[in-house]
Amino acid sequence: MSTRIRKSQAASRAPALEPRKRAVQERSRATVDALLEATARILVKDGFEAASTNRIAAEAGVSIGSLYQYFPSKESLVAAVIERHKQDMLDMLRAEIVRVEKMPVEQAMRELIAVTIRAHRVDPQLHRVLVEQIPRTGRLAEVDGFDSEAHAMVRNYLESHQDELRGVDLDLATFVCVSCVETLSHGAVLRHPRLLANHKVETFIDEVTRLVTGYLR
Amino acid sequence: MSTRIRKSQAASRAPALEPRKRAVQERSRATVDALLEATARILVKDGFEAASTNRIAAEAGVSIGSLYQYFPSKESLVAAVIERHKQDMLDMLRAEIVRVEKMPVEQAMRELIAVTIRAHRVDPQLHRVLVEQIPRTGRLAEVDGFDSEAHAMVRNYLESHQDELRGVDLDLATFVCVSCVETLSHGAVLRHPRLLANHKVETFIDEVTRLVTGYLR
Amino acid sequence: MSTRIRKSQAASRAPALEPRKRAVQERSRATVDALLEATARILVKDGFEAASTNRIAAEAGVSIGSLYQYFPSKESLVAAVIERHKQDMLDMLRAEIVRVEKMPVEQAMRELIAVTIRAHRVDPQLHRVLVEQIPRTGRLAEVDGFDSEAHAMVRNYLESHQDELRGVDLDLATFVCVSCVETLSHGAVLRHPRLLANHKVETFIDEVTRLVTGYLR
Amino acid sequence: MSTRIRKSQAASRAPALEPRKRAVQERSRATVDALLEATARILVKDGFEAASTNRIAAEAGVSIGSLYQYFPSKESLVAAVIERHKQDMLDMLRAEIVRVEKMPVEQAMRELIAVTIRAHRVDPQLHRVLVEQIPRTGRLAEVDGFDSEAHAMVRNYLESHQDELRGVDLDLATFVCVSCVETLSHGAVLRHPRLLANHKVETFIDEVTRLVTGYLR
DNA sequence: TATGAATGAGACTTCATTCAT
DNA sequence: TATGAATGAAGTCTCATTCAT
Repeated sequence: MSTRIRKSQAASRAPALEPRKRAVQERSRATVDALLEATARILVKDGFEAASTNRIAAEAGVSIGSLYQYFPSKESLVAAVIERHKQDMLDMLRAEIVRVEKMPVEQAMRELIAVTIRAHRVDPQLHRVLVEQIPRTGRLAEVDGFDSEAHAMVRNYLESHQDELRGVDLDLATFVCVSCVETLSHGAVLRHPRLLANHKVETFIDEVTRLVTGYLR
Repeated sequence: MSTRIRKSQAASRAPALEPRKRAVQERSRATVDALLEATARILVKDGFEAASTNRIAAEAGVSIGSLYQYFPSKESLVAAVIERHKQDMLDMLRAEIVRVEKMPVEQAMRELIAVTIRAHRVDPQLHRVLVEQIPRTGRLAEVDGFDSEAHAMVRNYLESHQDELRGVDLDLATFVCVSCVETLSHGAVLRHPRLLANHKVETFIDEVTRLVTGYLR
Repeated sequence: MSTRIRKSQAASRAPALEPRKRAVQERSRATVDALLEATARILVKDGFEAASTNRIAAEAGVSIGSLYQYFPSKESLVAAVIERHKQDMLDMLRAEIVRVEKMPVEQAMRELIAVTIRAHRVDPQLHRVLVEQIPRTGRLAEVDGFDSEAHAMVRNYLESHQDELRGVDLDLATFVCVSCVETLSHGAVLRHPRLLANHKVETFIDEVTRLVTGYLR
Repeated sequence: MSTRIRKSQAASRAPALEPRKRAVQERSRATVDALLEATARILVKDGFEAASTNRIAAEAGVSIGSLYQYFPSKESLVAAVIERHKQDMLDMLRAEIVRVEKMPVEQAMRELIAVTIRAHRVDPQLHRVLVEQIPRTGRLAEVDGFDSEAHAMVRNYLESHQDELRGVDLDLATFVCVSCVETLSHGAVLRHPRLLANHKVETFIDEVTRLVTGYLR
């Protein structure tokens, strides 16, 4: 019995991370959503260790058998939650990048920084668990890629505003900007929420903007 | 005779993170070291999930019983590895902070950035695993604290050079500097090693220095 | 879907004594029975120390996982066996108490003594193990309660026959009667089976009856 | 390695219960005493499960190696504690039997009952643990024998007072008396201490005396 | 003789996953 | 298609006992 995949030693014959079926039918769609939301809920409430497949199925009001009908493995479930969260954040960024396209660097950066902070504040507890507790290992190693997608967008913007910048390697500059804005937003939201108190956010955004624009010019 | 406290019935449930006995005799000391090194080795080679206590004991050439003689839980072992690694890095930083104490901000920052990069390059694979794979959960939640110790040191330096800075909240400035230098060093070492190629490191250090000093003044 | 409550992080530590799921389906019911019978069998054959969960599961022809599906701990399994045995004995006593309700004290006592002996002879080896080998400790401390239930029944009988008794504290008298009949039955069955040889049981019952009625009047 | 005796499957090559060496030298004597007392102390304080050999050695201020110098196994240690406790109780009974030798049955029984209760009250907590928690299994199965020694003494007394008794099988009568007095003393001390409150003990002794003498005559 | 570091069998328990119904 | 009972590999940890020093 048991074709159970042993996971330790890197991915051996990895059962994929893709959800199993295109959940077109509405009942399926509802089940998938229930599962994803149950997973997120448990992650936030009790952490990664508590998120067993049986628990998730129970929380979703779905049988364990059904869970495996839609997700081939626990990892695929977690990966889907991560992916959804990442896309939510990237969507915000994407929209803002479009809106900002024609603005001069300083103004644009200020807006992008602001949206990054907003994105981190959408569901900070989920974000924290996703970042701190999910071991980026085995099949979950390559999930993320938030930075690389953000990188592409920002690089694009910078490229078309190159005349406003000092002569600097574009990739390097993008790496610096994206990394710093991301880490500062993250740190502020999770470790120094005080910095984002109502009347203080602006100051914080000012500072980060200064950091970035001072560097780019 | 051992003063080892046995915790019967009652007693705080969590097997604690503190090592169990202080290894005094030479033999013990060797066992403890073997265990720590085996743990680090496995983490690097096969990742966190592979680091079971049995595997660690085997890799260390020590019986599972001996492992538990010195470490009350798997987490305490990992915590000890993290702590050791963190101290190694902090030691480098600490020494440099002292050396740099009297230097002007730009020069000092350059040196501190350089040492941070060097620190990340000491054992980058271990560093990666420690950062990416160890779930900051349960008993391992409060381990880290690298940033907060680094923060204290850097804040100190900045405080005594306040005349070289524009008027800026010291804690905020420290948070910004430490976070950015850390994340850029980390990212460069692990995701963009190209940036640190022999003749390129200097450029990278220049850039980060510009970022930080431009911000501080 | 199961209503099984998963107790994550918090939650009372002790794995409880209550069986986990109510086995409703026929298949489950069979599994639970197999486990209880396997436990009893091992207890009788090899004693308490041999009754490990793995051994029990094997003897029951069930996987260890299934065992834990229904019983949250080894103790809960043993507790269930004890409980079942206790109820079997109490059922016999209960039925007899009813039958005896209207009889005068001497006759009633004789019948109750006889039934107690019969109860001890149903599965004397199991009874012995349950009494001699199960450490009344930790989670198994409060299991018993045979005496207290028997006490209640007998006290009831005596109360409604108080006119046949000398003036004696009812609780004290009940304690004396129940304790003595129990210990004598137990001792006879397990340590002096000779006393219960075919033609001798009557004598033994006579003696115990004399003891008790002599005391009560 | 390891000649460790597996204990489950009944006694295979049982390492004896006898203490290892005649502790004639005084230092040895002190060590043995320390170990026995430590064992008793732990049993009372934390129960049988907590009484590991390492814990006992630590509590006794003795190295684990020394423990095994004097006791070949954990069971031998526990057996020695049981034995000592049993002898303490039997000593009291023995002395009383002598004192009572010439007294008529009723008076003698009253005294023997009183001493039995006193004996149970010497160290009731230890007594409870010894009775309730030590699994009478494997090498510890045949330890007890309190009853059989008491039986011999009491039978002796009854034999020489046979003229005061109705015609009754001596062994049977002894069995009945010893069992009942023992169980009632035990139950009173451990489960109904109220019965032994200062001014009530006498009543209780009266009752038990009545039970026994009523039966014997 | 005393010490205490080391041993390792084996106990309990979890949880991702399968598959008969 | 849904259900949930069953599976069992594997993990964590304990503790009686040995033996080199």
